[in-house]
Amino acid sequence: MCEARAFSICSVVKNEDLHVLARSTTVVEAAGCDVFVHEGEPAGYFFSITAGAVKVFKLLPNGRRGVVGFLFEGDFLGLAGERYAFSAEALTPVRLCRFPRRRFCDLLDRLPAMERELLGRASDELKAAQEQMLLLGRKSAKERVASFLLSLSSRNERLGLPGNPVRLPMTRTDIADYLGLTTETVSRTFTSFRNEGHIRLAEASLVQLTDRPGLRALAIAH
Amino acid sequence: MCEARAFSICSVVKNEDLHVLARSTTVVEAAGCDVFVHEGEPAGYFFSITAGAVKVFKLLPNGRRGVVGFLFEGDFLGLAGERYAFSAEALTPVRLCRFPRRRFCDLLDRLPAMERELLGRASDELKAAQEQMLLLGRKSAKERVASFLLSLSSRNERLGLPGNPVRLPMTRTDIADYLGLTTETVSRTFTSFRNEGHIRLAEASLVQLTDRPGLRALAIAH
DNA sequence: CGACAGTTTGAACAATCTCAAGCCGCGTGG
DNA sequence: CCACGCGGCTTGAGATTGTTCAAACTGTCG
Repeated sequence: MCEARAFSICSVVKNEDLHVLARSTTVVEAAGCDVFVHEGEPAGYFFSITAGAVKVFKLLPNGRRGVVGFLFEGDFLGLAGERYAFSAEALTPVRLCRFPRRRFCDLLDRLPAMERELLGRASDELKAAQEQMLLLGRKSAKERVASFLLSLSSRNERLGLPGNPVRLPMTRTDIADYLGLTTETVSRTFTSFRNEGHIRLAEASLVQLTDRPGLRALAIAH
Repeated sequence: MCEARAFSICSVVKNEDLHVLARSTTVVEAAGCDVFVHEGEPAGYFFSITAGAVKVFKLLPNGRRGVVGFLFEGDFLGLAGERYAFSAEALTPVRLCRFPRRRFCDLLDRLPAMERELLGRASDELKAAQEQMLLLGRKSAKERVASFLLSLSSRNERLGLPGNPVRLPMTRTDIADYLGLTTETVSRTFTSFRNEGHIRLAEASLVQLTDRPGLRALAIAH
């Protein structure tokens, strides 16, 4: 009885095997702004997000920050080596399923369907990461922001949520760190999109896509 | 009897199971500049690189290119959905082990150790991709080039090859597309490193790291 | 009501790109 | 064996995108 069962990695586990999973799982809550994974610390747990939004980020010594991804309900977090290579912070109140890393290999042995699913997800994430590298290396500010809005919108649709007014649970700074820009440039790009009629901003964190074809053209496909 | 056995995914397959692998494998050769994976085409095969160097790249409609990674002996290529999300081109003459995608799932069922290994590699690649996103989003040109040289050098060392004179099998343009810069900026950065005594350039494609600590400082860790 | 975090806007600045030209090394053909 | 041509590399000067620094605005929460 998990809200995100249908989207999460558990979706491939047969009902009669669920108890295997349940035995090693702890449900954890995190308030907004809680940092529940710290870059560099021993990777003790894997997480499956059942509710809320999370940002995953990395820091450079001088304080520069890169947001490596935003995660939502159903997403899996924690594929890593011995230590976390990233930090994770709750953007909203968040509910998490937590698996101890030690027991995880046994778990995979017992639930081969989940292992296969995990490989599939890792592969999807890799694909998304490659797309993001292309964005960061070769797209202009406008193209980046347009791509970002469209991909958030289609993610919502994939989850069966409304794809059009897009809620942004993250700040402009988070978006900037995700897109390799500054807060100011992100903000300017939003207002320029608004002035050109591509979007409407009811509030700063609620974007209505009023001209998807135009945005799609700006984003150069995807 | 494969040159790259020790580094490749096959390293975890027991000797008595090797015939299972051998049955579905074809050895393929590619000459330099051969594009043997085409973005957007049905993903028919997985590859394990046994000799040579490969660049993996993506194109934007207007011709802009992003190099998503360079692969060397022992590396695995092809985790993807139904269609390849990238192209792959041989930088040098290359030898490949090719697995048909259709038989791959059966293969994983029979060789669980290989599936586990694959998950580990996907996880490592993901980590590298995140590092690269940080580089592309938040590092300066000098930092990017320094990071690039150091990571090539340490990859060589990990493979038991000499880590110091680093051979660059790719062109300046390839490096630029990998680092989100232009050919000119890459070239200028190389000569500036040379003038500052951090490297020596015997030829354009052979770099001697004469001041690793300095480079490491320029790269901001890693 | 006041404070504060987040957002927006403006103007000057700088890193990197663009365009253009010259250089180098290498393979080819005379 | 040497001249030629070509691709890739380097260098220069000017243009541009996005950054930086600074200030005003908004709305949310005590």
